[in-house]
Amino acid sequence: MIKRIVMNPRRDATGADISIVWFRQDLRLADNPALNAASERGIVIPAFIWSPDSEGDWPPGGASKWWLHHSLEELSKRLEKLGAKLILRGGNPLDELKSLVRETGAKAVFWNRRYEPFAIEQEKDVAKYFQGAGIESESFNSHLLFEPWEIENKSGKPFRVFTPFWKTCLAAAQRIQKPVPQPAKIVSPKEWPPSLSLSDLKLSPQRDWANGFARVWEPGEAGAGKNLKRFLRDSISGYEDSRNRPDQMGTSRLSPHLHFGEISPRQIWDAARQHKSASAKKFLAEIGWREFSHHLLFHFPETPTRPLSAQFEKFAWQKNAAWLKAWRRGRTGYPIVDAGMRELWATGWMHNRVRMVAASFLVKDLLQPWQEGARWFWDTLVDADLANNTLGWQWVAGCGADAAPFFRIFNPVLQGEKFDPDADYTRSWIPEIAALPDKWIHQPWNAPKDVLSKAGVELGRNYPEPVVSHAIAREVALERYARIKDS
DNA sequence: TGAAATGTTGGGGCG
DNA sequence: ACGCCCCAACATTTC
Repeated sequence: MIKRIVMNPRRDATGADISIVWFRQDLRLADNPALNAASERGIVIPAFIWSPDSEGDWPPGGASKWWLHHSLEELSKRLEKLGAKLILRGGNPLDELKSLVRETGAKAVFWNRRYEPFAIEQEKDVAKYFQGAGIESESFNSHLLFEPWEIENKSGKPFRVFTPFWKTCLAAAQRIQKPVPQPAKIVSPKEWPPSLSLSDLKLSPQRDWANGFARVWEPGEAGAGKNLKRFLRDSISGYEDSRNRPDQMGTSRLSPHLHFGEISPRQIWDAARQHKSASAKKFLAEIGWREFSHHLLFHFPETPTRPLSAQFEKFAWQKNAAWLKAWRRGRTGYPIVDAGMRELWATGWMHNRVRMVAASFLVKDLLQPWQEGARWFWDTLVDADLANNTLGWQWVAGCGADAAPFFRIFNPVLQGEKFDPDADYTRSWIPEIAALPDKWIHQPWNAPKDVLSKAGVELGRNYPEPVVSHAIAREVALERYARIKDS
C-alpha cells in the first residue's frame, strides 16, 4: 500500500516523523509496544485523554480515579526523566486525537488495545477516521497474553470453562512474546502541544477520604515492580496456601497495577514462570483467570449487566435497600463479611477470599442482585476492571462461565474460622469486637452474655445483630434457585 | 475457589 | 467372648 503523503505546514522542523502515543490502560514505559513503535519512528508525543463519558455505563469510580491521578503523575515523571512530556487532554478521544494531530503535524497514532465493548467501538472509530485522513494508525496487544480471538475450542467457539481454556493457553505458551524493554530515549518535538494540568482532570477526591489508600498503595510502574519483586521473593513459594489468608501478605496485590497497565501480564508471566513450583503454577493460573475474563467479555459483551446463563434472568431477587446499605457499610453483623467491606472502603481493595465470602453473602444470603454488588465494587475498588469484576460476580452468583454452582453457599462463620483463624484480619477491621475471644469472634451472636459484656460488646448497639440468619437465608436461597433450575 | 445431610465404619463401653 | 449400642470420624451424596 502506498502511504499518502500529507503536507502539513506545521511539521516539525527537524523533518522527523511525529507520532502520537495514545496512553489508555497501559500507563507504563516498559513492554509498551505502542510507545516503542512510535519511538522507533521518530518524535513521540505521549498523550492521555480523560474521557469518562466515552466509557459506556462504566465511567471510573472514585477509587479508580484516585489511582489514575497518581498513576498519571508517575507516568509524567518517568517521561520527564527521558526528556518527554505527557500531554493531558479531556473530552472525546477521537476529537482530541484529531486536534493533537492537527496541532503537531503528527503522521501516526499508536495505542495498545482494550477489550471492553465501548473501548472497542472507540478504537474502531479512531482507526477508521485516521485511515480516511491518511494518517497512519496502529494498535497493539499489550494487555493480554493472547488475543481473545486466538483461543478457541475444537468447534471454533470461545471456552466457557476455565480449565480447558487455560490448558489451551498453556499449550500455546511459546507464542507469548517476551516483554520488550522500554525505549532508551524518546525524541521530543521542538514545541509541545497544549496540555491540561493533572489537577484540571479533577480525579482527586474533593473530600480527603483516600488517606488510607496512600498508606497501602504506590500507584505507578515503580510500585508495580516493587509488588512483583516482593511477591516473587517472599510469597510465591507458599502461595497455594497463603493466597487464601486475608491475615497474611500472601497475594501479589498486583490487580490495580494490572488494570491500569503499570505492569503487563507478559512481564508477570516472564518473571513468574522461572519458578517451577506448584504454587507458581497456581499463581500463573490466576493470571489465567484474568485472561479468561477478558476473553469472555470480548465474546459476550452483554455480561456486565446480564447473566450469561439466561435462566438467571428470572431469578426472584428480593431487593432491600436497608440490607444493601448494611452490606456496603460493613454492618451485616457477620464479622468476616463486615471486615472485608470495611477493608474495601478504607483501602480500595479486598482480599480475594473475602471478596468471595462477601459477594456470596450479598447474593445468596441477602438475595440482592449480583449487579448491585458489581456496581458497588466498581465504585470502590482501585482495581475495578470490567472484565474481572463481571466474571467474579457472575461466578459467585452461579450464572456465568465456569460458575460456582448456585447451591455452593459460603458459611461466613466457617469461612472466617478457616481462613482467619487467629482473627487478626477481622479484629483489625472491626475494633468494636476485637476483645472477643477467638472462639466467638466470628459468631458474636452465639457468645454467652458474660463473654460479650466482658469484651465490651453490646449487640445491636456497638456492633449489629446479624442482618439475617444464615441457616434460614440459605434455605430460602436454595428454594428460589430450585424455581429457576429447570427452566 | 462449600456446606449440610446422610451414610458407613470401627473402636470402646457394657450387659 | 459376644453382640449390641453409641458415636466420633470419615466418606459420600445432595443441595
